[in-house]
Amino acid sequence: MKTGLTALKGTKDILPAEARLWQKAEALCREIFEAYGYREIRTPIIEPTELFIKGTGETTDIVTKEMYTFTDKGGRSITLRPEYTPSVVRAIIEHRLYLQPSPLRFYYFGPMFRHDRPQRGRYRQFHQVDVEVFGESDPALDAEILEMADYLLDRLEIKNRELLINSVGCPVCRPSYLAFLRQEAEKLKSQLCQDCQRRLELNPLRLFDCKEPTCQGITQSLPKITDHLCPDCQRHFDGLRRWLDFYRLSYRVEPRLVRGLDYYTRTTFEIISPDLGAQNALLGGGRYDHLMKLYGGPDICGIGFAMGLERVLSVAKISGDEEKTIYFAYLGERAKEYCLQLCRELRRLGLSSIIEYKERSLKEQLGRANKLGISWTIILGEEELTQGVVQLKEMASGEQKAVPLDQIIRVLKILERGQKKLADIDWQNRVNR
RNA sequence: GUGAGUGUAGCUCAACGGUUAGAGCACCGGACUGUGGAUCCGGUGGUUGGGGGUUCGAGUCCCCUCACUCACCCCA
Repeated sequence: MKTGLTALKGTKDILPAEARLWQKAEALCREIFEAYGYREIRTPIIEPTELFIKGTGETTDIVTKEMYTFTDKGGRSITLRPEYTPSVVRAIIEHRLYLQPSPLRFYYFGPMFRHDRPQRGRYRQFHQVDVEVFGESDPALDAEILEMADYLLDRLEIKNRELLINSVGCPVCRPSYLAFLRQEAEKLKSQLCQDCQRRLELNPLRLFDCKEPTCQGITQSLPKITDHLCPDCQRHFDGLRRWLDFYRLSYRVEPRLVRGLDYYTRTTFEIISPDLGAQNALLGGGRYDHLMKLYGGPDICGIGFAMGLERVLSVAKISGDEEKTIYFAYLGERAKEYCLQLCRELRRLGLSSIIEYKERSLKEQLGRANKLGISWTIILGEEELTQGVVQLKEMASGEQKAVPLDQIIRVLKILERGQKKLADIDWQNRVNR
C-alpha cells in the first residue's frame, strides 16, 4: 500500500527481526563497557547550537553544512546533535562530575543526526555507541581503550578489520607543523587538484585524504606530522605504540589519518573494515585534551571513540537470541479460562507466552504456532481437563507429552533454560521437597 | 551540493513497441471434524513511482519530476 508517507530520506525503520540484533549488540557493548569500569550517561538529543559550533569546530563540514538546526518557540537556536562528545563534556561541567575521582569513564548509546547525502553505511539518523574517559593523560589509557575496542569487535564477530593510529600533535607543535606543511605544499600547488588547492587554504591536513592519484603522489613527499611532534607529543605517541605492542595489538601508523573535528589532540585512531564500502570506519576517535577547558571547565584531558552501529551490524556475524515462546492452543470455554490463568502465571515468571482470543480449530492453532516460530505449544481441551494434564508439544521435534497440571510450570522452566529437551524430562519421579 | 545506476504484486524477478502485465515465495481458502511443517488444487493482491510527450498502439522510446542505490565530498 502506497500512502505517500514513508520514512524520511536517510532514516530507516528497524523492524523486529533486525531489532533482535541491535539488542544483542547493545547488550554486548554494555557488558564489556561495564566490565571495563564505564558507566552509562544519558543526555538530551537536542542541544544549544553553540555547543557544536564551539566544540566540533566552526569550519568543520559537520557544523557548516550537516547540522539539523532550527529555532524553537523561544527564539533559541537548537541543534539535533551530530556527534556526542560535546554533550558529555557539557554534562560533566554542568554537574561538576569532575569532582569525582578520576579517571571518569562514560558510555552512551543513541541516535545522531547529520544532513549528508545518504549512501552505503551513511544515514541522516544513525546510531553510535560512544565511550569517553576524562582525567588520565597516560598513553597506557589510550592503548587500553583500543584494547577494549578490539575485544568488543571480537565479541561482535567482526574479523576483517584494521587499526590505524596517528598523532595530530598539540597546540605546541601543530601550528608550526601546519605552517611548514602549507609552505611546502604551496611550492607544488599548481600540480594539485581543485579540491586540494582549496584544502590547502582551509585545512592543509586534509591534503592527505585526497583520492586523486596525482595528489597522493605529491602528498607522499610532504612533511608528515609524526616527524614534527614536540617532545611531549612524541613521548606520548611512543608510549602508545609501546603499550599497543604490550597488548599485542597490530596496527598501522597512518600519518594521513586526520580527524574531521577541531578538538582532537595527539592520539587519533580509526578501525576500518574492508567489507564496508566507501564509508569504511567502524569506529573512530582520539584524544581531546583541551575541550573541557574550551567550554569553560577545568583543564582536564579526555579521550574517546564513537562506533557506528549500522556499520558494525552490517558486518557483524552475531545472531539474535533464540526465540523461546509458549503458545496456548485450547478447545472449549473451560479450557480457555484455564489457559488464560496459566498464561498469566507464566508471563509473571518471565516466560514469553502467547494466547489468542479468536476461536479456531486445533489445526489452525498449531498452524499459527508454527508460523509464529513458537518453541512449545500447550494443548488443552476437555479430555485433558478431566485427566488433569496438558499436552505439551515441542514444535521443532514434534515431541509431545502429557504433563500433569501441577508440573507444567516446572517443566516449562527447564525447557526455557535450554537445559533439557522435552524427551529427556521425567516428571513422574520428581523429588518432593 | 555533484555524478552515475535502478524503479513492474508484501518480497525476488519475468514480459521483442502489439490481446486482459505474469511466475516463484508470502498471504487467504480447500483436500484434512482434537494435532503444525510436506504435497496438490483454488483465491486475494498492480493507477508498471508520478506527470507529460512520440506512436494506430508504451511497462518498454523521449522529456520532466520523485524515490532508492552506489560513488564523490565528508565521516561513525
